[in-house]
Amino acid sequence: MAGHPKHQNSSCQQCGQETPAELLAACRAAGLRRTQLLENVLEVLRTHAEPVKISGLLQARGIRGTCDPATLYRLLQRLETKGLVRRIGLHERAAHFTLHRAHHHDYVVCRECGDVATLKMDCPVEKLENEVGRRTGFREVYHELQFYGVCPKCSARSA
Amino acid sequence: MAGHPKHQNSSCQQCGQETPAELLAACRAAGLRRTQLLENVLEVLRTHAEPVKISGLLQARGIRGTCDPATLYRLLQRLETKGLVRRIGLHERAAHFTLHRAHHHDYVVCRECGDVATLKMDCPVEKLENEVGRRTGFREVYHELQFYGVCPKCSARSA
DNA sequence: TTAGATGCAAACGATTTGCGCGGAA
DNA sequence: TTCCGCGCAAATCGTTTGCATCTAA
Repeated sequence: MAGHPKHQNSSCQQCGQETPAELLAACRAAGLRRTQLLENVLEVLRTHAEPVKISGLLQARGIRGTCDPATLYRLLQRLETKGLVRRIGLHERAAHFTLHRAHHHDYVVCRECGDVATLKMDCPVEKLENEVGRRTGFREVYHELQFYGVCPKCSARSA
Repeated sequence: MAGHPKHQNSSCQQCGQETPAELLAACRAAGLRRTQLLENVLEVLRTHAEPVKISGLLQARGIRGTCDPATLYRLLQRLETKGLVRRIGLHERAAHFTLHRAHHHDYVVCRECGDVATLKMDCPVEKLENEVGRRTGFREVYHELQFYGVCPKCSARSA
Protein backbone atom coordinates (compact mmCIF):
# COMPACT_ATOMS: atom_id res chain seq x y z
CA MET A 1 0.00 0.00 0.00
CA ALA A 2 1.55 3.21 -1.08
CA GLY A 3 -0.24 5.13 1.61
CA HIS A 4 0.27 3.52 4.95
CA PRO A 5 2.83 5.08 7.21
CA LYS A 6 5.87 3.05 8.04
CA HIS A 7 7.56 4.88 10.86
CA GLN A 8 11.01 3.61 10.21
CA ASN A 9 14.24 4.96 8.97
CA SER A 10 15.82 3.70 5.84
CA SER A 11 18.78 1.47 6.37
CA CYS A 12 20.62 3.94 4.18
CA GLN A 13 23.39 5.48 6.24
CA GLN A 14 23.06 8.84 4.67
CA CYS A 15 19.39 9.36 5.40
CA GLY A 16 17.55 10.57 8.46
CA GLN A 17 20.71 12.31 9.53
CA GLU A 18 19.39 15.83 9.56
CA THR A 19 17.96 16.69 12.92
CA PRO A 20 14.56 18.35 13.26
CA ALA A 21 16.33 21.48 14.44
CA GLU A 22 18.52 21.60 11.36
CA LEU A 23 15.58 21.15 9.06
CA LEU A 24 13.65 23.83 10.82
CA ALA A 25 16.60 26.18 10.59
CA ALA A 26 16.80 25.59 6.85
CA CYS A 27 13.12 26.48 6.55
CA ARG A 28 13.51 29.59 8.63
CA ALA A 29 16.47 30.60 6.50
CA ALA A 30 14.22 30.21 3.48
CA GLY A 31 11.78 32.66 4.98
CA LEU A 32 9.15 30.25 6.29
CA ARG A 33 7.51 30.80 9.64
CA ARG A 34 7.85 28.29 12.40
CA THR A 35 4.50 26.55 12.56
CA GLN A 36 3.24 23.46 14.27
CA LEU A 37 2.23 22.08 10.90
CA LEU A 38 5.64 22.76 9.44
CA GLU A 39 7.35 20.92 12.25
CA ASN A 40 5.03 17.96 11.96
CA VAL A 41 5.39 17.69 8.21
CA LEU A 42 9.16 17.80 8.42
CA GLU A 43 9.13 15.12 11.07
CA VAL A 44 6.94 12.79 9.03
CA LEU A 45 9.08 13.23 5.93
CA ARG A 46 12.24 12.80 7.96
CA THR A 47 11.15 9.52 9.50
CA HIS A 48 9.84 7.88 6.33
CA ALA A 49 12.11 5.98 4.02
CA GLU A 50 9.60 6.10 1.18
CA PRO A 51 8.10 9.17 -0.44
CA VAL A 52 4.91 10.27 1.29
CA LYS A 53 1.80 11.53 -0.41
CA ILE A 54 -0.49 14.24 0.82
CA SER A 55 -3.18 11.83 1.87
CA GLY A 56 -0.53 10.08 3.95
CA LEU A 57 0.55 13.31 5.57
CA LEU A 58 -3.05 14.20 6.31
CA GLN A 59 -3.42 10.99 8.28
CA ALA A 60 -0.10 11.11 10.03
CA ARG A 61 0.10 11.28 13.80
CA GLY A 62 0.28 14.89 14.88
CA ILE A 63 -1.30 16.14 11.68
CA ARG A 64 -4.53 14.21 11.37
CA GLY A 65 -7.47 16.42 12.13
CA THR A 66 -5.35 19.44 12.89
CA CYS A 67 -5.09 20.93 9.46
CA ASP A 68 -7.01 21.72 6.34
CA PRO A 69 -5.92 19.94 3.14
CA ALA A 70 -5.60 23.26 1.35
CA THR A 71 -3.14 24.46 3.96
CA LEU A 72 -1.04 21.36 3.52
CA TYR A 73 -0.98 21.77 -0.24
CA ARG A 74 0.12 25.35 0.19
CA LEU A 75 2.85 24.43 2.63
CA LEU A 76 4.25 21.75 0.37
CA GLN A 77 4.17 24.16 -2.53
CA ARG A 78 6.19 26.64 -0.53
CA LEU A 79 8.62 23.96 0.55
CA GLU A 80 9.07 22.79 -3.00
CA THR A 81 9.60 26.28 -4.36
CA LYS A 82 12.27 26.90 -1.75
CA GLY A 83 13.93 23.65 -2.70
CA LEU A 84 13.37 22.05 0.69
CA VAL A 85 11.17 19.26 -0.51
CA ARG A 86 11.02 17.30 -3.73
CA ARG A 87 7.87 16.35 -5.58
CA ILE A 88 8.02 12.94 -7.17
CA GLY A 89 5.78 11.44 -9.83
CA LEU A 90 4.99 7.80 -9.25
CA HIS A 91 2.24 7.16 -11.78
CA GLU A 92 -0.44 7.63 -9.20
CA ARG A 93 -2.87 10.46 -9.31
CA ALA A 94 -1.43 11.89 -6.12
CA ALA A 95 2.01 13.49 -5.93
CA HIS A 96 4.60 12.14 -3.51
CA PHE A 97 7.14 14.10 -1.51
CA THR A 98 10.53 13.59 0.08
CA LEU A 99 13.00 15.89 1.77
CA HIS A 100 15.01 17.49 -0.96
CA ARG A 101 18.30 17.36 0.91
CA ALA A 102 17.97 13.69 1.70
CA HIS A 103 20.32 11.30 0.00
CA HIS A 104 19.06 10.61 -3.49
CA HIS A 105 17.10 7.41 -4.02
CA ASP A 106 15.47 5.57 -6.85
CA TYR A 107 12.29 3.57 -6.54
CA VAL A 108 10.50 0.45 -7.69
CA VAL A 109 6.76 0.85 -8.01
CA CYS A 110 4.28 -2.00 -8.24
CA ARG A 111 1.88 -1.30 -11.08
CA GLU A 112 -0.84 -3.38 -9.46
CA CYS A 113 -1.00 -2.22 -5.86
CA GLY A 114 1.08 0.94 -6.12
CA ASP A 115 3.46 -0.11 -3.39
CA VAL A 116 6.73 1.81 -3.48
CA ALA A 117 10.04 0.26 -2.50
CA THR A 118 13.26 2.21 -2.19
CA LEU A 119 16.20 0.84 -4.10
CA LYS A 120 19.37 0.41 -2.12
CA MET A 121 21.84 0.71 -4.90
CA ASP A 122 24.17 3.28 -6.30
CA CYS A 123 22.39 5.49 -8.73
CA PRO A 124 23.88 5.05 -12.17
CA VAL A 125 22.53 8.32 -13.48
CA GLU A 126 23.65 11.01 -11.08
CA LYS A 127 26.81 11.66 -13.03
CA LEU A 128 24.85 12.23 -16.21
CA GLU A 129 23.02 15.29 -15.01
CA ASN A 130 25.77 17.64 -16.04
CA GLU A 131 26.09 16.02 -19.42
CA VAL A 132 22.38 16.32 -20.02
CA GLY A 133 22.56 19.99 -19.13
CA ARG A 134 25.41 20.50 -21.55
CA ARG A 135 23.64 18.73 -24.39
CA THR A 136 20.24 20.31 -24.00
CA GLY A 137 20.97 23.73 -22.55
CA PHE A 138 18.79 22.98 -19.54
CA ARG A 139 19.95 24.37 -16.22
CA GLU A 140 19.76 23.08 -12.66
CA VAL A 141 19.26 19.58 -13.89
CA TYR A 142 18.27 16.80 -11.55
CA HIS A 143 16.72 13.46 -12.32
CA GLU A 144 14.13 10.98 -11.31
CA LEU A 145 14.45 7.28 -12.01
CA GLN A 146 11.74 4.77 -11.35
CA PHE A 147 11.39 1.12 -12.09
CA TYR A 148 7.96 -0.36 -12.55
CA GLY A 149 6.87 -3.95 -12.29
CA VAL A 150 4.73 -6.36 -10.35
CA CYS A 151 5.65 -6.85 -6.69
CA PRO A 152 6.03 -10.33 -5.18
CA LYS A 153 2.75 -10.08 -3.29
CA CYS A 154 0.81 -9.24 -6.41
CA SER A 155 2.51 -11.87 -8.57
CA ALA A 156 1.64 -14.42 -5.89
CA ARG A 157 -1.97 -13.34 -5.83
CA SER A 158 -2.44 -13.69 -9.57
CA ALA A 159 -0.67 -17.06 -9.67
CA MET B 1 4.64 24.05 -24.42
CA ALA B 2 4.15 20.46 -23.59
CA GLY B 3 0.97 20.29 -25.58
CA HIS B 4 1.46 21.60 -29.05
CA PRO B 5 1.78 19.04 -31.79
CA LYS B 6 5.08 18.80 -33.56
CA HIS B 7 4.44 16.66 -36.58
CA GLN B 8 7.94 15.42 -37.00
CA ASN B 9 9.81 12.23 -36.61
CA SER B 10 12.60 11.89 -34.15
CA SER B 11 16.01 11.82 -35.66
CA CYS B 12 16.39 8.53 -33.84
CA GLN B 13 16.94 5.85 -36.46
CA GLN B 14 14.97 3.25 -34.58
CA CYS B 15 11.78 5.24 -34.26
CA GLY B 16 8.89 5.82 -36.56
CA GLN B 17 9.83 2.61 -38.32
CA GLU B 18 6.63 0.74 -37.68
CA THR B 19 4.17 1.33 -40.46
CA PRO B 20 0.57 2.21 -39.71
CA ALA B 21 -0.41 -1.19 -41.05
CA GLU B 22 1.93 -2.99 -38.70
CA LEU B 23 0.64 -1.07 -35.73
CA LEU B 24 -2.90 -1.74 -36.68
CA ALA B 25 -2.15 -5.42 -37.07
CA ALA B 26 -0.66 -5.50 -33.59
CA CYS B 27 -3.82 -3.92 -32.22
CA ARG B 28 -6.02 -6.36 -34.07
CA ALA B 29 -3.95 -9.21 -32.73
CA ALA B 30 -4.55 -7.84 -29.26
CA GLY B 31 -8.27 -8.03 -29.84
CA LEU B 32 -9.02 -4.39 -30.58
CA ARG B 33 -11.45 -3.44 -33.29
CA ARG B 34 -10.36 -1.41 -36.26
CA THR B 35 -11.77 2.03 -35.64
CA GLN B 36 -11.21 5.40 -37.19
CA LEU B 37 -10.21 6.73 -33.79
CA LEU B 38 -7.75 3.90 -33.25
CA GLU B 39 -6.07 4.59 -36.58
CA ASN B 40 -5.87 8.29 -35.90
CA VAL B 41 -4.44 7.86 -32.42
CA LEU B 42 -1.80 5.45 -33.63
CA GLU B 43 -0.83 7.84 -36.38
CA VAL B 44 -0.46 10.77 -34.03
CA LEU B 45 1.66 8.77 -31.60
CA ARG B 46 3.72 7.35 -34.43
CA THR B 47 4.57 10.73 -35.87
CA HIS B 48 5.46 12.47 -32.62
CA ALA B 49 8.93 12.27 -31.16
CA GLU B 50 7.75 13.42 -27.77
CA PRO B 51 5.14 11.81 -25.55
CA VAL B 52 1.66 13.13 -26.24
CA LYS B 53 -0.97 13.89 -23.67
CA ILE B 54 -4.67 13.37 -24.03
CA SER B 55 -5.41 17.03 -24.49
CA GLY B 56 -2.91 16.95 -27.35
CA LEU B 57 -4.57 13.95 -28.94
CA LEU B 58 -7.96 15.60 -28.59
CA GLN B 59 -6.73 18.55 -30.63
CA ALA B 60 -4.82 16.57 -33.20
CA ARG B 61 -5.74 16.73 -36.85
CA GLY B 62 -8.17 13.95 -37.65
CA ILE B 63 -9.29 13.61 -34.05
CA ARG B 64 -10.35 17.08 -33.04
CA GLY B 65 -14.11 17.29 -32.79
CA THR B 66 -14.64 13.70 -33.86
CA CYS B 67 -14.51 12.02 -30.50
CA ASP B 68 -15.59 12.29 -26.92
CA PRO B 69 -12.84 12.60 -24.30
CA ALA B 70 -14.23 9.63 -22.40
CA THR B 71 -13.85 7.47 -25.48
CA LEU B 72 -10.25 8.51 -25.89
CA TYR B 73 -9.48 7.76 -22.25
CA ARG B 74 -11.02 4.34 -22.68
CA LEU B 75 -9.09 3.63 -25.84
CA LEU B 76 -5.78 4.58 -24.25
CA GLN B 77 -6.60 2.45 -21.25
CA ARG B 78 -7.20 -0.51 -23.50
CA LEU B 79 -4.01 0.16 -25.43
CA GLU B 80 -2.02 0.40 -22.24
CA THR B 81 -3.48 -2.79 -20.81
CA LYS B 82 -2.57 -4.63 -23.99
CA GLY B 83 0.94 -3.27 -23.78
CA LEU B 84 0.66 -1.31 -27.02
CA VAL B 85 1.10 2.10 -25.48
CA ARG B 86 3.05 3.34 -22.50
CA ARG B 87 1.82 5.83 -19.96
CA ILE B 88 4.48 8.21 -18.74
CA GLY B 89 4.49 10.47 -15.72
CA LEU B 90 6.04 13.84 -16.36
CA HIS B 91 5.09 15.79 -13.25
CA GLU B 92 2.13 17.35 -14.94
CA ARG B 93 -1.42 16.72 -13.97
CA ALA B 94 -2.06 15.03 -17.29
CA ALA B 95 -0.59 11.67 -18.25
CA HIS B 96 1.53 11.36 -21.39
CA PHE B 97 1.64 8.48 -23.86
CA THR B 98 4.02 6.94 -26.35
CA LEU B 99 3.96 3.83 -28.45
CA HIS B 100 5.17 1.01 -26.26
CA ARG B 101 7.12 -0.74 -28.97
CA ALA B 102 9.02 2.36 -29.94
CA HIS B 103 12.68 2.53 -29.13
CA HIS B 104 13.09 3.46 -25.49
CA HIS B 105 13.79 7.11 -24.73
CA ASP B 106 14.47 9.26 -21.74
CA TYR B 107 13.31 12.84 -21.37
CA VAL B 108 14.24 16.25 -20.06
CA VAL B 109 11.34 18.23 -18.71
CA CYS B 110 11.33 21.97 -18.05
CA ARG B 111 9.92 22.63 -14.63
CA GLU B 112 8.78 26.10 -15.62
CA CYS B 113 6.97 25.66 -18.93
CA GLY B 114 6.59 21.88 -18.94
CA ASP B 115 8.26 21.50 -22.31
CA VAL B 116 9.50 17.97 -22.94
CA ALA B 117 12.63 17.21 -24.94
CA THR B 118 13.68 13.73 -25.94
CA LEU B 119 17.21 12.76 -25.04
CA LYS B 120 19.28 11.35 -27.83
CA MET B 121 21.62 9.26 -25.83
CA ASP B 122 22.09 5.68 -24.88
CA CYS B 123 20.06 4.84 -21.85
CA PRO B 124 22.36 3.92 -19.00
CA VAL B 125 19.70 2.07 -17.07
CA GLU B 126 18.20 -0.48 -19.42
CA LYS B 127 20.64 -3.15 -18.34
CA LEU B 128 19.72 -2.69 -14.71
CA GLU B 129 16.15 -3.80 -15.07
CA ASN B 130 16.99 -7.44 -14.60
CA GLU B 131 19.17 -6.71 -11.62
CA VAL B 132 16.42 -4.69 -9.98
CA GLY B 133 14.05 -7.56 -10.52
CA ARG B 134 16.49 -9.97 -8.94
CA ARG B 135 17.06 -7.76 -5.92
CA THR B 136 13.47 -6.85 -5.22
CA GLY B 137 11.48 -9.81 -6.45
CA PHE B 138 9.52 -7.57 -8.80
CA ARG B 139 8.58 -9.06 -12.14
CA GLU B 140 8.27 -7.59 -15.63
CA VAL B 141 10.42 -4.67 -14.65
CA TYR B 142 10.77 -1.66 -16.90
CA HIS B 143 11.92 1.81 -16.06
CA GLU B 144 11.32 5.46 -16.57
CA LEU B 145 14.04 8.05 -16.35
CA GLN B 146 13.45 11.74 -16.49
CA PHE B 147 15.65 14.72 -16.04
CA TYR B 148 14.20 17.97 -14.80
CA GLY B 149 15.56 21.46 -15.11
CA VAL B 150 14.96 24.87 -16.60
CA CYS B 151 14.94 25.04 -20.37
CA PRO B 152 16.96 27.66 -22.27
CA LYS B 153 13.88 29.70 -23.14
CA CYS B 154 12.79 29.93 -19.54
CA SER B 155 16.26 30.70 -18.20
CA ALA B 156 16.50 33.49 -20.75
CA ARG B 157 13.16 34.91 -19.71
CA SER B 158 14.05 35.09 -16.03
CA ALA B 159 17.47 36.61 -16.74
C1' DT C 1 -26.21 -11.29 -34.37
C1' DT C 2 -23.33 -9.80 -30.81
C1' DA C 3 -19.59 -8.28 -28.08
C1' DG C 4 -16.92 -4.35 -28.26
C1' DA C 5 -17.01 1.02 -29.05
C1' DT C 6 -19.12 5.32 -28.58
C1' DG C 7 -21.51 9.70 -26.92
C1' DC C 8 -23.50 12.05 -23.21
C1' DA C 9 -23.88 13.36 -18.63
C1' DA C 10 -22.87 12.79 -14.04
C1' DA C 11 -19.55 11.40 -10.50
C1' DC C 12 -14.92 11.51 -8.54
C1' DG C 13 -10.47 12.59 -6.59
C1' DA C 14 -6.54 15.60 -6.45
C1' DT C 15 -5.35 20.19 -6.41
C1' DT C 16 -6.08 25.32 -6.54
C1' DT C 17 -8.06 29.73 -5.29
C1' DG C 18 -10.65 33.71 -2.96
C1' DC C 19 -11.57 35.60 1.29
C1' DG C 20 -11.53 37.07 5.88
C1' DC C 21 -9.42 35.84 10.34
C1' DG C 22 -5.56 34.73 13.65
C1' DG C 23 -0.95 34.16 15.00
C1' DA C 24 4.36 34.46 14.37
C1' DA C 25 7.82 37.86 13.89
C1' DT D 1 1.72 46.01 14.17
C1' DT D 2 2.35 43.64 9.99
C1' DC D 3 2.47 40.01 6.98
C1' DC D 4 2.34 35.18 6.56
C1' DG D 5 -0.18 31.19 7.29
C1' DC D 6 -4.74 29.36 8.25
C1' DG D 7 -9.62 27.34 7.82
C1' DC D 8 -13.56 27.23 5.03
C1' DA D 9 -15.96 26.87 0.86
C1' DA D 10 -16.18 26.97 -3.92
C1' DA D 11 -13.96 26.30 -8.30
C1' DT D 12 -10.87 23.64 -11.61
C1' DC D 13 -8.92 20.00 -13.90
C1' DG D 14 -7.89 15.39 -15.27
C1' DT D 15 -10.07 11.11 -15.27
C1' DT D 16 -13.71 7.49 -14.51
C1' DT D 17 -18.25 5.45 -14.78
C1' DG D 18 -23.29 4.26 -15.93
C1' DC D 19 -26.28 3.76 -19.49
C1' DA D 20 -28.42 3.58 -23.88
C1' DT D 21 -27.07 3.39 -28.74
C1' DC D 22 -24.29 2.07 -32.54
C1' DT D 23 -21.13 -0.80 -35.35
C1' DA D 24 -17.22 -3.80 -36.71
C1' DA D 25 -16.73 -8.56 -37.04
